[in-house]
Amino acid sequence: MTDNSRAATRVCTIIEQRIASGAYRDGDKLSEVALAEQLEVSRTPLREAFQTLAAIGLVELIPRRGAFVKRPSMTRLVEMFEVMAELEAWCVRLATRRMTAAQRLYLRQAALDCERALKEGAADRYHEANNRLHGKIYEASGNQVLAEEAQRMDRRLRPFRRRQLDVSGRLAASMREHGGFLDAMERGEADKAADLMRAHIMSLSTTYDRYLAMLGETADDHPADS
Amino acid sequence: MTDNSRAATRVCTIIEQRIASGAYRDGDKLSEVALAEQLEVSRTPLREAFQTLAAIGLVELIPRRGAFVKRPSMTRLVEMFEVMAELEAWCVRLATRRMTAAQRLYLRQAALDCERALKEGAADRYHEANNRLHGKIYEASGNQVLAEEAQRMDRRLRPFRRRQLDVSGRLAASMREHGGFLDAMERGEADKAADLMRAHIMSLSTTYDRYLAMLGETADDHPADS
DNA sequence: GTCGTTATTCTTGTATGCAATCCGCTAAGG
DNA sequence: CCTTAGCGGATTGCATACAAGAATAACGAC
Repeated sequence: MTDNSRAATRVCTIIEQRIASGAYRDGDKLSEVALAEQLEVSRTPLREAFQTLAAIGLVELIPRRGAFVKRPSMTRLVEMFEVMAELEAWCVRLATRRMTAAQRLYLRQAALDCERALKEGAADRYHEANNRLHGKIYEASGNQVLAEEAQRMDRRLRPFRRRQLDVSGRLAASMREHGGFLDAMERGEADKAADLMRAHIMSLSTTYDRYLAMLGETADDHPADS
Repeated sequence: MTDNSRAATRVCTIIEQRIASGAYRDGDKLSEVALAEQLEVSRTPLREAFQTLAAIGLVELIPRRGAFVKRPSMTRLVEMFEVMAELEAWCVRLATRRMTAAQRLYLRQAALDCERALKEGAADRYHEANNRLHGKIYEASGNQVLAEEAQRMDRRLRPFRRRQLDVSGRLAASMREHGGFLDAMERGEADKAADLMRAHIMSLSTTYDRYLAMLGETADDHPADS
């Protein structure tokens, strides 16, 4: 999405997916030479990817020891959702008062795009529109730092968001919630809109519960040695 | 403090200081070859430092363009404070209900240490105790992800926090505020404690206003070479 | 004279080689 | 038999060399 031509970013995405998909287990050591050979890149961009992943908390970087997978536990994932929910709720609260007319129109349009994509079963377009919607809310908060934090937390959660579309029942409800907090925002009910957004985010976490439970089967056994 | 033997970390600290001290101006390009030569390291650890600094938000990394200093403007610094205040307020709200007896004692002790250090004029010990106090509150929130975010935002602000002790009048007030929200926390008044903490953080930002104004003046002269 | 194009040069991105450090194994001593 | 010191293998950290992309400047066409 950002820059596929860079090996570092490509590798970063791959590792991200592998951690999210459960291919790597928590605490696994990521050997530089082995991974470099397997992914057909040199160690330099790989190390760069490790840095990025460490910044979003997906790997732990111990000096002169190496990179270790830090796949979030169930409780940790829920905690991430709580933080995300609070950040987005705050964005909504601010955006309710501060958003411009253009931004309001943009939000409605994005919500429409979501709906249409869902009807047509276009998963990619749904995600794209959904990201636009949330991203515009961050922006409309008027606090750029807050917007960046929200965006960052969103990115941290994204790898675990893949299967979301599989649960089709959840999506229809999600659409209604979009309409809900957008309505509240347009009516100027900041607190209510914030609450709706918080609930919207947290309800997503239930989806992830199932996802993590699936993962849990491969992750819970703890040989303690390897 | 973490690992001085690594060139990358050393370089990272140096650049961090330079940005905070105003040696670099916002938007300045950090040339890899020039800096590498000046700091007497190769480009590899330097690039690593750039990654770390980008993660904290002190530099912006544009693919195939380079690293650019992102020294916060006055409005941006205030925004960072707003986010910090909200994060800490949330920490306090949670910690009020969740903190253990041991944590409560620890907080009181840290507050005492602050007070003593202030009386004795020991700036370092004050900062250390103050960091312990706030850090323990993050921890007591019971949400590890939230705690890490707060810690991270704190670190982002730290380079700009150097001269805080110079404003002595502010410090005494700061001490009273410590007592204020600790009291509220112990009485179980979560919302009130949160409000007090938010006010505590935001009142710090006024100190920074002066700091930034000072920076603005010194930042203007541009030796360009050294 | 201005705009578009292309070539040159500078910078970033990647690969590889070398040095320092850590881990595990072996062997010697208690 | 257990503990510990020393050694060898393997891995990370750093430096340098090479490749690819971007900015710039020069050139030519209109």
